[in-house]
Amino acid sequence: MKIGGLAEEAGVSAQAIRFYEREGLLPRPERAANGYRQYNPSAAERILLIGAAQAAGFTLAEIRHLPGMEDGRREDCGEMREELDRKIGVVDKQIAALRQARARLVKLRATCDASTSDTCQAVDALRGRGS
Amino acid sequence: MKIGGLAEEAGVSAQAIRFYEREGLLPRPERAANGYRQYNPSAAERILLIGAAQAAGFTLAEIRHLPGMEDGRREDCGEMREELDRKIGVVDKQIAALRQARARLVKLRATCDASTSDTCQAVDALRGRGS
DNA sequence: CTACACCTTGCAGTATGCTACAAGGTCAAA
DNA sequence: TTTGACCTTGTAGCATACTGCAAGGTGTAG
Repeated sequence: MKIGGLAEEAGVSAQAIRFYEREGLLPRPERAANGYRQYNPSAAERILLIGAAQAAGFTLAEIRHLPGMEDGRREDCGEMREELDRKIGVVDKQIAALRQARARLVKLRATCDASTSDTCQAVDALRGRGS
Repeated sequence: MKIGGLAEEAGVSAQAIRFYEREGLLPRPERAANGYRQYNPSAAERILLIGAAQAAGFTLAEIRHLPGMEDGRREDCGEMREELDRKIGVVDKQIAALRQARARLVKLRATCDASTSDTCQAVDALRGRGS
């Protein structure tokens, strides 16, 4: 199977596959006599795995070093657990930051709604001069 | 006041101030005879405003076009309200995405904890083959 | 006079996850 | 034979919010 077929099967672009290969997320495939990459059917699974890990919030750099991505070291759940705990902590922080930002926005909106004067005071509130 | 003094007062770098100016977030200041930028004391407020808007989740591009940033059109709270509503919606979507990612991670962790075999099955779960 | 801190400009680099393009080789069908 | 679809490589670009550097001018203190 050539790169285009794999791309279609995995739902990504051929360039993305080459990019993953360059970045060490995919093993280098065999080459046909003409230099074309030759993939076996299981290659698509690996790409789908990358997508799933991304959807779970891992960056490509993290995925590359995810225990279990490299064949041959699937023992050691502890390492995986640590990685997951760390990542959950990061995601929690991101959520907290976004919530804080949201609270600020809602407060600004309230200032906006409460504006009785002709001029909008939301920007002043942003500045810290407002309520 | 020169750029270094303003930078210190506003708590940003001089390069950041030049960057804001280039990007249209700050008005071009007067220049002294030697070419140095000359700021009046109120300039720091404007920079602090940028920081506050960033903290509220606005990007620099959005801040640049935020009603109220340009002097002279502070009426029209409606426009500001629209912008805030739009931004709140965006932040909500980001929070939802992160929550979904977190749920995936927690599920993976559970798979990890439940692994009775020697090999860690979390990666398989990521793949979709697991529980 | 010299050292040193500050200012000017412009350009390059950072991280992320790709996409797009150029310039060329390969292969099957019409 | 020529067209067209596919493959190869390398390089550049996107958006974001800056930082850092080079090469030079300016201003003040000793």
